[in-house]
Amino acid sequence: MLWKDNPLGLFFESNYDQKIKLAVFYNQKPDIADITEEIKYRYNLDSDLSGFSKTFKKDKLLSPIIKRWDGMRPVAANSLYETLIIYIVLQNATVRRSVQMLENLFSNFGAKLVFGGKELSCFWNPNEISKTIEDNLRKLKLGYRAKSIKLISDQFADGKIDEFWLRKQDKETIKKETLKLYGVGPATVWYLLFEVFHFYDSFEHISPWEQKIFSRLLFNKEIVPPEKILKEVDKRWGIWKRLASHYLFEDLFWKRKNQKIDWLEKEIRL
DNA sequence: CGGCAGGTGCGGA
DNA sequence: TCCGCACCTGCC
Repeated sequence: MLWKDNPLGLFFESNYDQKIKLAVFYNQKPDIADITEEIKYRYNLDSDLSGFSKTFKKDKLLSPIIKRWDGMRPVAANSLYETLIIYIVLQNATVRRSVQMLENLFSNFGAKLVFGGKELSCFWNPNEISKTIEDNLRKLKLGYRAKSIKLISDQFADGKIDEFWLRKQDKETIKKETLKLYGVGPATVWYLLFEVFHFYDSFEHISPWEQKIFSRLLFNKEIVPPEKILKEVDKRWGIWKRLASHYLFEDLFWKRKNQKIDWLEKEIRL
């Protein structure tokens, strides 16, 4: 974690007694209360999901999933800027390419942190990319995304975006403000609203790969129009529709680890 | 070698 | 407001 320009190594432990133990490795000692508060927000620890669990305890699709994952919530371990970088390298690319792009960025602008027997990559300060030119980014195989990453880094470096102010705004304001960022469109905005800003009903856009999966899960068909899917999730889960979908997806990919799901395998390209 | 992938910005209707 | 298209790169 890069917190206030201070690279930190975080080590989480859970012993299932409803508590999480966090060890912080550092060169320069950070303010622990400060970090605790930030971690609480990023990992969405104070969110009360009992309403969701109770409402859908008997839901045909959700009940077994809630049983298995009760309390699961969306999390963005990274800052808004870092999350945006991740979303941008995911755009229009296979997983392998996204990983390659991010690794290239890490080795050029980030740092390797060694702590607790691990070596992990750390994000960079937006300044680092703001100082460079787009062409240098293109050399890192970012393709046309180089422009988005450069412009977004500029905006963060110039202090034009205030993540902590945004966290206190309503959905429409956040949507409006983040859409101003170059390279951020509908798909990215809806992920942000859910994962970074914790709006459990934010579900107004479906990307092609999600469309295929929802078509199977909800209609048992190969492909169903996006509008029909959006209507269906709203009808089934109302104000919890995005969270409900998250439970479905997480459970599906968890199942995939143990058993082969033929129709899904076809869709996954590494 | 053309098509396409976990989208988006842009120009024109 | 809606639609078609180009766009980096790498894999199929």
